[in-house]
Amino acid sequence: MSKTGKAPTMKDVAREAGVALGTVSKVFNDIPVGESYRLKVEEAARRLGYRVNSYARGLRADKTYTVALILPSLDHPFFALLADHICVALNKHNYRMVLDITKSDPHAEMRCIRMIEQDKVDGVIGLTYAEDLQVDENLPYVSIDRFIGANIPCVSSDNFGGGRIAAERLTALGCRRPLFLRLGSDVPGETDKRGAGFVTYCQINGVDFGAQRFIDRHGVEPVYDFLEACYRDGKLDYDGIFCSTDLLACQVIRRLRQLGVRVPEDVQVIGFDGLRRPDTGEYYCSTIVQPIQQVAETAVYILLNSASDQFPGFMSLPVTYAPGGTTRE
Amino acid sequence: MSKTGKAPTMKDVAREAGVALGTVSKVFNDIPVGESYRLKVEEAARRLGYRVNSYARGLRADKTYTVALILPSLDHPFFALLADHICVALNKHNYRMVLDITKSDPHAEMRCIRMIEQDKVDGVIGLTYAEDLQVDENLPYVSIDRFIGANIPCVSSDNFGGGRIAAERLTALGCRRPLFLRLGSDVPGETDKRGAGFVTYCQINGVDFGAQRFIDRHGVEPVYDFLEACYRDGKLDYDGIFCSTDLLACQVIRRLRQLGVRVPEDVQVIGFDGLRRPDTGEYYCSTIVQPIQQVAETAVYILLNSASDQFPGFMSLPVTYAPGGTTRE
DNA sequence: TTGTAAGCGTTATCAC
DNA sequence: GTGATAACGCTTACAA
Repeated sequence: MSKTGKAPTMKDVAREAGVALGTVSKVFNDIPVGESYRLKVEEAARRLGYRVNSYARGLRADKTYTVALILPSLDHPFFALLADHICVALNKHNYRMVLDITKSDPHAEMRCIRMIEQDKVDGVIGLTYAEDLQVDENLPYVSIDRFIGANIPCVSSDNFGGGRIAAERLTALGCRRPLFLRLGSDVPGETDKRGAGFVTYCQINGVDFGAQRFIDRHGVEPVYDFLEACYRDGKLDYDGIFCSTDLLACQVIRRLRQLGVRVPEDVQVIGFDGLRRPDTGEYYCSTIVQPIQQVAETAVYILLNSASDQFPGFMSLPVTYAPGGTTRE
Repeated sequence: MSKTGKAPTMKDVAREAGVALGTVSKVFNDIPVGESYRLKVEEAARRLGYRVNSYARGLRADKTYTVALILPSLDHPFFALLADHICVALNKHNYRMVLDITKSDPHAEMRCIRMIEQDKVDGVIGLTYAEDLQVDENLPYVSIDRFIGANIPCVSSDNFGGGRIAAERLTALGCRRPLFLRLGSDVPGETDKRGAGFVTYCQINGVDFGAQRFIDRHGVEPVYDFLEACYRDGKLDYDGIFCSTDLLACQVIRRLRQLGVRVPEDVQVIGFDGLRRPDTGEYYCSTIVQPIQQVAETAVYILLNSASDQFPGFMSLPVTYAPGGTTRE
């Protein structure tokens, strides 16, 4: 009914209710108004199926209640979970989330930022790799897992602490010669600290250790080659491995078992992320669990309050260790 | 530089370039304009860092280049992958995607739709469960995996065909008494046809079969109970199982192995979805693979062209079978 | 308290 | 081709 194809406006509601335009506006902005008027307006609005036009409102108020999330992809449980929690957290604050996927391409990341500037969102949460990400000073921005600049807040898990815990667990569980293995992007990020934490613990405590870093662009083969090179006389040179991600840990474990190395009997392995199998909910391996939901909620909180308060430029959230069958607990 | 805190407008650009406001507008809308003017405008815009205000444009043009995606969650690889592909497909068409997560709550689904109507998006893609989803006639809507109404396009995989293929494969691989197991929502959806396809094939070909359906709200325990009830004298009553999802297949396989039933030696199992392990990229089990990317791209295509053309109310996309180690290939 | 009117930044319609 | 001017739907002083 009513003129289909054209949404009713405040003017229509005003006419229908027999009140002035401004009165209708006030009703929809919770500004006090005579009770009889309020009722007339609400009734008329319901009859007409009126909804506030958020574009007109956004134009006027220069506020859109929209936040953009920039992510490499959703094709990885960590990113997917992060997006899920960020979306829910934003909705809880009555914000909506627009998602931009970059496939880790720095060029795409820049394009996203440009698009977003034009799309007039209220803020951006980004997990990016571009070395020189230029983001408008006036656009609230929170970075995840990557420190971009002194005036841009960054939220991440306590990667350093996680590395330390991993080293500590491995040695506590009897490892005499643990190894750190890393497969990741070649652009520096917070996650690099996982190795730093591990190395630092070992050095402080006089633990003999190894550490190898590989670039994911080259694939996982170099890691396998390295493992084979460490495999002599029927045993590995190391009795414990801390992998920079659960995925890498899975791949390493797989390869070790192919080589005839038993996990966790001969070599204990700890990953990082705390991902769970979709079917059983179990961890893929013993792991340092990231507080994904907290990271999400913290990022949202900081973003939404970036105007009012001043936050530390960097927030690192506590991780926990969880046994997952690849250590001798 | 420039008056920070206030984005430059077309008026500013016009003044800076020494041309009329309308001319600036034309330049940014690719409407022919004198070459010298175009250059002056572009130069001025660059100097000022001008960007078109999409809210003002949206208000005027009643077009927002925004599409909403309604999904139960991202905490399942199928949904995450779907969202990923839909987002990429939309961006390719210069649309942006706002994501709404409902946690499968019909009430939340309705709230989403209401929000979206107010947010003036150009269209909606939804994977929902609400029984009586009321969606505005004027708002282009494409449903995924659920037929909502005659005038609402629905895109899904060929669930019926997938069920048929599963039955066919199992029998071709030597099963004499296959079983269909389903664990899912109690609201009817396209995915129910997986069982229908399986049953139909068996009946037509005179295959002795079983079929049991369970509601996911009750958890997976009832399925386990059923399996145990089927387990007598050291063997299962069935020699093949088609599960309605890969997840269920994994759980069933796990339980069977606990009972001492060997997979695929004693019982062959086929799942549905075509999910892959994040570490190795392998299928979790032998499975009917959904063409997720095609579903995504088709939904986007139909949505963006829903105004111009008339599409069939229902599109089902071809699935394929992939061995995954739980069948005797 | 209620009504009026002036924009917010853009696009589209016309005279020039 | 160019350049005033009137909408688009809403908010907010300000006047009544």
